[in-house]
Amino acid sequence: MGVTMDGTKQQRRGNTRQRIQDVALELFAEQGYEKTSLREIAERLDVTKAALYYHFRTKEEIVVSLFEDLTQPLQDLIVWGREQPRTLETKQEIVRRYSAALAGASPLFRFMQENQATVRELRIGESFKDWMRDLRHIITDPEASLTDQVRCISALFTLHAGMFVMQDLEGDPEERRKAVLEVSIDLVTQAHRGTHGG
Amino acid sequence: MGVTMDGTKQQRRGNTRQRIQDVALELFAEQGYEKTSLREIAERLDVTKAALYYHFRTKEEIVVSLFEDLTQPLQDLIVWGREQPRTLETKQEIVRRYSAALAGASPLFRFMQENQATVRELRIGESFKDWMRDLRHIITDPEASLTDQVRCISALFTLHAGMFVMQDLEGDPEERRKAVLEVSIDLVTQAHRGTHGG
Amino acid sequence: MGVTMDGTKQQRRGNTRQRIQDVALELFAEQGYEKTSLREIAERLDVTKAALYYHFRTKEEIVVSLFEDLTQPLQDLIVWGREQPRTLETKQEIVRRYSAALAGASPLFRFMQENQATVRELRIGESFKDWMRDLRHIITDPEASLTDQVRCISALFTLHAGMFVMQDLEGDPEERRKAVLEVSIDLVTQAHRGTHGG
Amino acid sequence: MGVTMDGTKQQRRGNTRQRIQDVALELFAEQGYEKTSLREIAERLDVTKAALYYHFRTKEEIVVSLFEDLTQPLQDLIVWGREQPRTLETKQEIVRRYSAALAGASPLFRFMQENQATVRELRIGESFKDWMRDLRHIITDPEASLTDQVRCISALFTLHAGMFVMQDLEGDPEERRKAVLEVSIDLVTQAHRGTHGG
DNA sequence: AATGAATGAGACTTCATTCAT
DNA sequence: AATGAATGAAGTCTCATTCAT
Repeated sequence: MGVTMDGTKQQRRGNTRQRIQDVALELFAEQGYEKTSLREIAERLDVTKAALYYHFRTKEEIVVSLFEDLTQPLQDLIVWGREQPRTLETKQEIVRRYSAALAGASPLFRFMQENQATVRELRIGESFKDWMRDLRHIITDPEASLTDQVRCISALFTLHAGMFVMQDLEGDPEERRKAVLEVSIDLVTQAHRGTHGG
Repeated sequence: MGVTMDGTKQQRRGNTRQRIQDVALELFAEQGYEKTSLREIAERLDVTKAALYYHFRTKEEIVVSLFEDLTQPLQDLIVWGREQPRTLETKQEIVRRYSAALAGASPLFRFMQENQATVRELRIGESFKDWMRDLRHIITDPEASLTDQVRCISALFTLHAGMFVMQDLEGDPEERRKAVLEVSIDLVTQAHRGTHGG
Repeated sequence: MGVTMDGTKQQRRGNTRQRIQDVALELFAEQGYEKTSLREIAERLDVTKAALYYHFRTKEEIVVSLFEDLTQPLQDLIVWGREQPRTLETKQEIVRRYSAALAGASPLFRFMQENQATVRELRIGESFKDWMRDLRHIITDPEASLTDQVRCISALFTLHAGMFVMQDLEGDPEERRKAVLEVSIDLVTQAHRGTHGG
Repeated sequence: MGVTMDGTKQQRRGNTRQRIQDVALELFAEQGYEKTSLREIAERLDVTKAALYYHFRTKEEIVVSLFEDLTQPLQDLIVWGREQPRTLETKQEIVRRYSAALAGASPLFRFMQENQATVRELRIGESFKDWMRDLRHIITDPEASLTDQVRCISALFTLHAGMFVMQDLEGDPEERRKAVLEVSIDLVTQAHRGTHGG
């Protein structure tokens, strides 16, 4: 393979797996999981559908692999978060890191946000849920009032909304990100203060 | 028609259209739009697929009809909101009413939230977007800082999150709803005070 | 029925059967038999499909009825032709009358010409064939050479072609019809002379 | 793949595409386009419907491919015809070649003749029309009288009729073909003489 | 590392037709 | 004279997946 000499088809050294992931993620995020067929992915890459099956055993496995590859920072964040004392500073830092992690894998998160019904049926569905729960736990005090618990969840959701829904807000992306982060940190802070006095 | 005498198949008076909508919404919300086939809907109702086509011209039209039928309170809310002065009280009332409207059509909103990728391709996609924008506008002051704008959007999203994601929080639903509403109103209030001093 | 007062739906006294035939013929000729659904016919007439079944037992029967109603002049022509002596004048007169008959039911003939494959499977298929054979027989001398027989058939086909295919020829329709007729008569005349000397 | 050892299913080397075309053409010509379902074609070939879709993207494309593959001689004829001087000999030769071309792809032409209504809606519809026009142009003198133009068209249509309609004429096919050709050439010759004197 | 050919399941949709009212 | 509601059959097409090469 390679055809060389005119640029077409060449340079496909060993990165096909990677290229499949890239294209798949792009299409999944853009059109949704079910609307994206393997034929479409294959055509974009100029390979056959069968080639996809050399690299992944099923369509679902492509999603799983994306999830596993792009989600590491989040896993790390949770591990890290669990080891920290539940101080205000920790919580704020978690929000900050979460924001960064989201930004680093934004197409994946967009995909998961916009295809929740689908994701729920996929193998990653449970992981995802667990994982949102864990995040909630390390940011929420068990003895917090219901209202303060909602504040924490809201803080996380504000970050999510910030990534996708607020895109049509004016202002440049970086400023927007800062504003979103500010609101989110505010919520966590209020929750903390509500619970621990101050 | 009616078979009578054993209860099966009877009572097909004039409510089939409605029954289709009910079952469809239930399944769409539960499994997603694409995973729900017309065969499945028909089977649940014990009619043939063709019967669905007597009442709706396409699968998409079923969704559209649901949207149109269940969305009226929201439309009304927007109309009402536009006519009010942009006082703090108005905004708070809008949040309250929005919360109630969401609760009144929660399966539809669950569906739309969990199938965003799909909805975007459907005819209702644009309406939905417009409609979120309008809502944002009547709750946000144009001269508010970016941060305060984010607060308002966050208030709306908190309500959304409250409906679906927070379901696995402890506490009884009614208490949860109150807590969510409180946080949401808080956010709007902060945004208002931030902008108008006080 | 009648709605009156605004023109819609009114005046459907007893002519529905006729109106169905008219619309059906128009659509059959324009789009073909299979591509024309009863739904389409019904919609154009602003009645339900079931109404069509009040007037005709099947889709095929609509075609049959058109055939029977519009084809009478041709039947008459054949009867008449069979009783005449096989002189040149008779043959020429048959061509002339055939031309007129075609012109009088041109949408039906267009339909039959353009949907031969379909017509063959319909009940009228055989009639049609018989009927072209009869026409051929009364215009062709049994003792004519093969070439002269071909001339006669060609004469008939020239008339057919004249109706549909030659429509994109320049010249006004009436002139065209005359030219076509001339060629057709010419062919018949040559055939006759070839067979009977002169 | 191949099952071998009992003859069934074997030999599926690389000829499936061709076999689809063969069977499709046969069925289209025999029963018409719409009455021939892909299921039927697939069953005859003992493959699944999906296999057809591996080779052709739509049902229509099967027809298009047949058209493109079998129509080449006609295209060539038109090209050739355009380069020749418009002498009587040329015209006669065109008729002769057209007759041969028709005979070489007679099932396709039968199909097109008997399914005109359908063909008109297909992608090949326009090509076909253009193509009959071109043929007419190279055989017709622009300054010919309307009658002589009709003669030329009639010459072409006589050939068409000769292939299908005249099949139930007595005589062996070869003789019939000669007779048809003679009449056709005659018509062209008369038209030429009519226009150029002599 | 990838292709060519095919499958089986199932999707949405349309059609002619029926029948109680 | 016609409607409203429904059916059963069939149609075209797409998809994820398989497997010999």
